Amino acid sequence: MISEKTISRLSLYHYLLTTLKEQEIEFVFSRQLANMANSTPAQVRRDLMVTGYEGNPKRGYTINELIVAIEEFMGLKEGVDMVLVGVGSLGRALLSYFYPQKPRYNIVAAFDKGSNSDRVVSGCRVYDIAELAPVLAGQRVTMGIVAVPAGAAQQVTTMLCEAGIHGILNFAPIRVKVPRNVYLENVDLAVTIEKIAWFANRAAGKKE
Amino acid sequence: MISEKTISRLSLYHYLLTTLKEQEIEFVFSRQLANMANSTPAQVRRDLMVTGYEGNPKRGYTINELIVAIEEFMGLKEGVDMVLVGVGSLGRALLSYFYPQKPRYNIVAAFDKGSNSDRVVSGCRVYDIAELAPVLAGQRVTMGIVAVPAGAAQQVTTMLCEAGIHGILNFAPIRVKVPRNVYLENVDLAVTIEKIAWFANRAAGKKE
DNA sequence: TTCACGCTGTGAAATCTTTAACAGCTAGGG
DNA sequence: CCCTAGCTGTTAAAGATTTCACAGCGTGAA
Repeated sequence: MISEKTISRLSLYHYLLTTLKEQEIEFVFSRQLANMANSTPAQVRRDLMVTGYEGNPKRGYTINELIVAIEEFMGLKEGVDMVLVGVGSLGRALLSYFYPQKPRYNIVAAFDKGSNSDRVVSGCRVYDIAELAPVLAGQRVTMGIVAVPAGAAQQVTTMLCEAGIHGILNFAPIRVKVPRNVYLENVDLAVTIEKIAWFANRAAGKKE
Repeated sequence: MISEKTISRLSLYHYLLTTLKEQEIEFVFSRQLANMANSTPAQVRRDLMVTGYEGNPKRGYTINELIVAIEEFMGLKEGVDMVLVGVGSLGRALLSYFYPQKPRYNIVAAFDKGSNSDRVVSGCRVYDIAELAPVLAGQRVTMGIVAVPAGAAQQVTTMLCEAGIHGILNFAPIRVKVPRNVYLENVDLAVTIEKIAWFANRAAGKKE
């Protein structure tokens, strides 16, 4: 069984490898990757096992080949198509973050309530939320981003699931329910901040 | 030893409890909290152990008292003061997200490069990054948010650490290095999205 | 008052994740 | 050609986290 953490780290290694490739570096050791990822060499080697790609004891990993192996394993050959629900300040930030700098991540449609719809934001058409099902029917999108207020999040999530979405990134601070065949990830700023604050307060007490 | 995960969940329970309180509910069982948190009753009870607060076998937890217990344990009595570095589209979204709706989380100062500084965004003064140390010297801020491009993230992070910050929330896609006495949390959208995409693709194969 | 129910708190077991350890290999040097 | 150094891949141990299971308690009903 492959864990969420392994998948996250593979995605990170992939990114790190592309930056090395841009610097025209050809080979890399697990130690170097670990250092860039704030991890350990053993962790890196263990993670890379799942891709089936094998390095060379003397040269390390051939960057080009390892990138391809991770892409094949993770299914990153084509980019990721997504839809966004909620075009408030967060939604707009997401749209401008992805377009046009991040062509791998493609928000193919955005949705909001009527009064905020029927326009184009950062190159993305904003539809009325009522059109979610018909618009999605023509697409092969597997992922949805929920960036609406807490009160609307469950309803919007349910709509996405019923429209055939299999992965949800939820920015609303509530924990929405999804069917078992939908993968859900929450990004909850308030929780993250309180966690950091707690550890920061402890860390402040430790030796400088 | 108390884990990061426990701290995150306590923060979530705290939020959930405040919403219950708003509905004028007085008591709650671990089962109900678990349901709201997409967790299990045993997990909730074990998490709450660390606060030292004890529920009642017949009524469950008294919401008011449990909120106070979590706040005392987590040090949430006062809000969290933060500084933000990077006032691009993400930085602005963060400023408008917190101000003025979230008075518990207070961005006391923002910083950016000269050309983008010396103005007020969403109620927050934006200083030149060169003023980071002097401005922080007068504050008792423990947390910094890094919302700059990857190329500037390490430099900015180092400046924050040297200015006495003990917790960093990093939105840049690289893994910055911090001294051992600084707590670091990365929010990496690309990694999160690729993780969701991977699990979504698997989930799409499972029974509907 | 006594009983029964269904909850909490928690030690122990199970599961999941990371780290350690080492056999085996590969390139380079003598 | 043979040896050495230092890497990889992988198994096993250690460590962390979650779940189980149940003793014990508090309330409401009889």
